[in-house]
Amino acid sequence: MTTPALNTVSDTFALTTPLYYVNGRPHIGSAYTTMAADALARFYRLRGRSVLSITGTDEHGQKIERTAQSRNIAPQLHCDEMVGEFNRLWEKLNIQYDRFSRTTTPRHHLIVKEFFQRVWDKGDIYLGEQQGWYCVACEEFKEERDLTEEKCCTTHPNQKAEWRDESNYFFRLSSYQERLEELYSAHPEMIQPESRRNEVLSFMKQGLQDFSISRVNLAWGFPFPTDPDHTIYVWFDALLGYVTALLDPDDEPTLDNALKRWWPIDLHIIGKDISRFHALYWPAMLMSAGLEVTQKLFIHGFLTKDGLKMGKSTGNALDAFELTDRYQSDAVRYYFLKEVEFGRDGDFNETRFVNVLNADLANDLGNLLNRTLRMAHKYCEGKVPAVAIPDSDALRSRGEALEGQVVNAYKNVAFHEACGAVLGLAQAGNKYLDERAPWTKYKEGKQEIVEEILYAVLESVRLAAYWLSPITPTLSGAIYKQLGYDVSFSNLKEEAAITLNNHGQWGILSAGQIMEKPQPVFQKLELA
RNA sequence: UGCGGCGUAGAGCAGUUUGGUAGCUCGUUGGGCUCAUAACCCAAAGGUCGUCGGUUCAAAUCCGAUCGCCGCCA
Repeated sequence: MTTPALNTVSDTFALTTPLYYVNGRPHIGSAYTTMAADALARFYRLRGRSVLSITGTDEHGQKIERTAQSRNIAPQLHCDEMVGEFNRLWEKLNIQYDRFSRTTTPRHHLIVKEFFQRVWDKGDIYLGEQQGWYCVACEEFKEERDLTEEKCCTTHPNQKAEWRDESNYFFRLSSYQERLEELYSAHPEMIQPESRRNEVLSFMKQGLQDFSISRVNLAWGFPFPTDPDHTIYVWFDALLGYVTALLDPDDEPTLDNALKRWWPIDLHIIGKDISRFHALYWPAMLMSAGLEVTQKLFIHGFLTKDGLKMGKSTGNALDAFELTDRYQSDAVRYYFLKEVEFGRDGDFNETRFVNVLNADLANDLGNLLNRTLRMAHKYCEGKVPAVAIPDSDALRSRGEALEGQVVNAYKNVAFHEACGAVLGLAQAGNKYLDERAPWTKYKEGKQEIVEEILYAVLESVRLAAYWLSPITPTLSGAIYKQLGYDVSFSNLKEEAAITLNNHGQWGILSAGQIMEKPQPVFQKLELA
């Protein structure tokens, strides 16, 4: 999706998920981040922004080399297979990305070389000694005191750390201590939420040390440009995948081309496990190369299942593929984005999952449309009534207030708030029907009042569907279809989104529009 | 050891900055309505706000101590 570069900087919005490490198949955590990014991308498209939604994979490093080895296949083949799995899941989840950035591509290699050269010329890379315990799973050196008696790091208690004594090239992170401190004290809002920001700041306060950006005895990586015995450390290469992603498909892979339109990136969405790399290493690397840093970093929490940490070893991992097959993408997207405050840890519980989906989407919203639409067919021949709703109407005021609330929520990456506001309108609609009882008014022959009531509720449902569409595109499309529109929120491209830009306002549903026969837009879920 | 967070009805959370009858969603129970996907609307039950002590006319909210859980410390 490329468009002419006519927009000013503020018209574009580039956001990223992490480039996922392809050690294994995608898990629910990766899905969580990607659903959030997709919802946000869809929101900004609705607002008329040019959006570049970036995801991808991080494919180098010892861990992948060994995983491929154990599977008896070439690393590249292993990566290709995993990429297929990621794509398959994103499709299932109705995720529309604009760029899928892979770190093993030749164009990425060229970007890395050019970037490396800038940092090298700046004098920020030097050869040093490093020895200590190395956890291959983390791809990091560990302090002795952080290891268990069996020499395992706490994150990977089943994998022994290895003693390494090697020469590595280091990046002078320490030189950037002051500039990073200045950056975050001038712009504290760059790291969200606050609790994570404080962790980053207190880590920084202890003093930043240089980190190694090369590895020896590792074939699966880009060769170190100035020393063929080394390969580039996987993180140095992976972060640059964000830059490579900005290239248009037919661009020469140069830094200038990559940076021409979308830089600086507006938002990185990441999990709390990689905040240090994104909040400290990455901006320092960018400063070294003379580039602007990313505008905002949003760090979300981890998911548990029934209150327990998920893990392969514990065997309680939630399979994102299965879950989506069973309940469909909208349900999965809605549950995680509505029921978990983004930034905090959250829990998956299947009973709660079913309860929430049924209560919110099937009953409050879906059934509201159903009952109103049925009346519209009984009382108004299935056409949108031609009436004007007075300013003073309570439901109308509520519908009009929604835009402000929801926009604010999405801008703050507070999906649960956006959902809450939308649901509030649906609940108000139900109550409004109950209080005004159009079925009674109809029997009394008060046709005009009936039409007013129905219009107000139908328009509220439309607004709710519209504002929920970043999260539940399929459902929103189904609602719009029943209301007589020919719009797909699922495959919303920039051009189509623009025609919908004003749909956040009250009064868009036009008189006389022929609506479909009511049919449940969201089937009730049952516990499997 | 250090820094930070959390502990409020069966579950998930808000309220703690600026003390003053304990609130929201889901679930449960009862009633209402009949347009609806047994749905929606109303109401009720359910909490000595981790524990102990202090300040105060009054504390979930302030102070001290204590227990438990979690995060960060390359």
